[in-house]
Amino acid sequence: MAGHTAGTAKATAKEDILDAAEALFAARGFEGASMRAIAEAAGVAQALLHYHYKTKEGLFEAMFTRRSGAINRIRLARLDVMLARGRPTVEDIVEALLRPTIEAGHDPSRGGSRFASLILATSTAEGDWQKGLVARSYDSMAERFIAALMGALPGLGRAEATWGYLFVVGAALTQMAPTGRADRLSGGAARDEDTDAMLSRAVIFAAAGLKALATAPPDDH
Amino acid sequence: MAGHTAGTAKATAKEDILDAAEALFAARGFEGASMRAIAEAAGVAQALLHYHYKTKEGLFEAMFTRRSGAINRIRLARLDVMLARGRPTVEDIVEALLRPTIEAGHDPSRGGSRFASLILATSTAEGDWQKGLVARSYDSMAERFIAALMGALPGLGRAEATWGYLFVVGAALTQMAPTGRADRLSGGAARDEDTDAMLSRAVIFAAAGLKALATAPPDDH
DNA sequence: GTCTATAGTTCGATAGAC
DNA sequence: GTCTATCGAACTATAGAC
Repeated sequence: MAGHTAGTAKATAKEDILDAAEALFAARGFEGASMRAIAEAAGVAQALLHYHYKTKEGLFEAMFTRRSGAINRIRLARLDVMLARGRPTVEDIVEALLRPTIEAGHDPSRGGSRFASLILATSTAEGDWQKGLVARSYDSMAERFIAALMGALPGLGRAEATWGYLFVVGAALTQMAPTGRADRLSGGAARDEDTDAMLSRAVIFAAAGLKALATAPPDDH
Repeated sequence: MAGHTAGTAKATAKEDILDAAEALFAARGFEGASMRAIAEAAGVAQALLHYHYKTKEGLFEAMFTRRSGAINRIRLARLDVMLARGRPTVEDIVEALLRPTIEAGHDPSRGGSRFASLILATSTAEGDWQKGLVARSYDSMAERFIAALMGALPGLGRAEATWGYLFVVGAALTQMAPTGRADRLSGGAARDEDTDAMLSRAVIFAAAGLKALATAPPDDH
């Protein structure tokens, strides 16, 4: 049991750096978060970041894949359990898709993770390496959920399932980062911080939207 | 008619700077786009940016409010027309909310605007001035559309209407920037660049989701 | 209104001691 | 594996000529 302890290892400097990087990249973006600031937040020298991760891009990629991998493993495990038990409902599939990201945001290792906004920023970045990172991190998981949606909704075509998947993810991800907008626009009736209330609405909204896409006419002129 | 010509004025250096700033801020983010790069893209000296807009923040704010103001004027004009004619459908309201942003993205003044991703990045930025900018730019428009949704859907409460509005905007905005994901995930059945096809699906998806929120139980434990 | 030139700061990355 | 010290480049912003 010596050496690389599996599972819940004691926090190493290497992990501390990833935690600090995630918090700062999420808050300030790739260019806005400096290696200096990350090193200071992690409590280590700046040179140590380059020793472990070589470049700033390398650090970003390591931070991104650690979290996205953890989230996707939970997603797919839940999906596999549901598929093994029978035909899951659309609501079940959407819940399995969305809740793991919220739970990752409550990660006890750091307060107030905002990984959701990091995904959005990385998806729309101009750099090819960032789009490639998103593709490598999420595409295979996304394909399995799109297939599951088509299985749960006869009549849902490939294009509609893809758009539906992207709508669902976009609707929820944009609400996971606390922007304070829900509180303000609702006059206090909705609260940004109440991610459970948000998620229960998102599941209702998304499931109904997906069902409508399954029955809508193929249209296009 | 001399002096400040209203309407479609000939492109001035001041406007050229805003065009270049919008393209670069959208592509690289606030920190990632440098004043040097913006000046070069606009074909003017860097000092001219500071002469017209004082600071980088000032330039960003001028760029942001120009586009958001133009979009919101169209949105509210369409909403007013619909309300004057009678009780608009949910589909009509969603269409009036979403289409102006897509049309702004096709702005002939520049190729391939990606203002949608700029809104997302600005909404989730950590800086208070950016969140404040989003609030000043969008809150009053959003309140009017939320009220219109509640008018079109009896049974839709304030909290549900607010979450629903935010879901609709989040679902559509995340698909307006061409990420290439729809093409890849659908095997070519859906195409990122076909924003009209995306929007027609978004309207179906969003209207059904909003209707479901209007009839769902109040839940919360 | 637009330019050149530059001051002063911060950045990513590396060298080299321990 | 972790540190201090530093290099060279890029950054925002300003001064001052035209």
